[in-house]
Amino acid sequence: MPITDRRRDDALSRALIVATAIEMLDTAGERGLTVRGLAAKLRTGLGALYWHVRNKSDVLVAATDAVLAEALTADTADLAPDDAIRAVALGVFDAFDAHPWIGVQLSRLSSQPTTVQIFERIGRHLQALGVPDDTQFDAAAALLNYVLGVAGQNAALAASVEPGTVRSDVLAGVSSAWSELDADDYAFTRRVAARLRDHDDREQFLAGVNWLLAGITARS
Amino acid sequence: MPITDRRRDDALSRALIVATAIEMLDTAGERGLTVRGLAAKLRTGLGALYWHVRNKSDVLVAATDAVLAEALTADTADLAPDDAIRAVALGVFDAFDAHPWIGVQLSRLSSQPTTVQIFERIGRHLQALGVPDDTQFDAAAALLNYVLGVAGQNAALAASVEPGTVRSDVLAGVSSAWSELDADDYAFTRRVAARLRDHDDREQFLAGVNWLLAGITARS
DNA sequence: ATATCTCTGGATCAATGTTCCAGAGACAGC
DNA sequence: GCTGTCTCTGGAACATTGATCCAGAGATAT
Repeated sequence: MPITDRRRDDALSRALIVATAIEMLDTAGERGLTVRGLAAKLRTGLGALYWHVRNKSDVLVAATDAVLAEALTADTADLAPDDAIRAVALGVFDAFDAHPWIGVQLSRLSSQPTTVQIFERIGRHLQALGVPDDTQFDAAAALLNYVLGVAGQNAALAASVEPGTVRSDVLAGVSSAWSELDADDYAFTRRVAARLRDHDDREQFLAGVNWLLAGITARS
Repeated sequence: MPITDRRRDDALSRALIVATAIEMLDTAGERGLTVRGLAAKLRTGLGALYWHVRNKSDVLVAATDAVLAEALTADTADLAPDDAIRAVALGVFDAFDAHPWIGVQLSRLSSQPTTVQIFERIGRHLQALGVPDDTQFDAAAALLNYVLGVAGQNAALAASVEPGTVRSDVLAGVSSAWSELDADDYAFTRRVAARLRDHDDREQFLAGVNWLLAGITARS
């Protein structure tokens, strides 16, 4: 392994592949990432790619890890336990708001190191929050599931439209679709259709976290 | 359209295709369903399939709808509002416990009629529960996201192993993997690893619903 | 008998993930 | 400086999959 850089300044590497994959995923969406497209963007061939990387799933996992690792760097040590949990949850939310494709990825392999990391972070703060030992597991699982549920839903919404579509346009479309549903069968959905159009995803997400936290601390 | 049945008693139809697809999905998992496999099982060709069905996604959506429609048939009219919400949530949980593949499907297309149906059911009971109008939307979204989060996680767990694997074996494997994590970085996860092995998924799921309900009713 | 409509089966295409292999380039040893 | 070896590259080739196309079977109406 040479210490100096290789002569070619565009030398291929696993890190470069993953970074390029993230770029393609962000601009073209989940379906926009193909191995051939990745090779073309890197101006190389398939064999070169597969030398550095085991398979496509390997790249996806690494890309998800890289994006989420950055989201989880925020230091939560000097926050109150409940605020720390909110910070972790919002960190994940912001990460897949910026990279919707990780939503699908996160809900694919549950034993993924990244998922366990989030689980760990939540669990620690739950203990600091004074949640009894025998409910910490259930509480951490509930919070994690909620976070991943929102991730999946956001990702689904992002994947169902062309990448680059303006979010408010999508919401307006769904909202008007909702208000055209059957008045009897979908009375509630029709009633809240207007609210869907101008709601704040992030705030709604946080509301759910708060309800979970309130329930967990009240009943424990 | 003839009133009498066709002479061939194995006549192809959209309903038969969807039913066979469900059967294949249940036995072979999400990846086990291919259009060619479906045609082979129906002893027919591709053209015949595509005559009755628009594309594969069409079949997946119809299969998900069929399975979930059955899960949502339970009458919740004579239950207390909070029990009704629990019943709806548990109905969905049981449905994707029996058919893990709908988890991935549910988290794919958010504007799916089935998802909206669950949303509608939850929302109605929230109103009956006395939740203020301006928080009903957020509360229904939180509950829906939680339910779908668990769905996705269960589906991911089911998809990561060979179909037919015994659940307790999977949990035991993950549990032992957890207990071998780094003692410092994963203190919490290690501590609850044992609990993972013998916990009841359904009860844990219900605990999350209860916390959400407690938080929603307490703070509203 | 002919025409038409519904439905079927398989050939065929395009896209995609993956493997394989010939070979380029650099570096160590002689 | 030559050779061998190891790392790395590029693209041909293969298998699988979703989807389209088309010739034609079978029944029914005219």
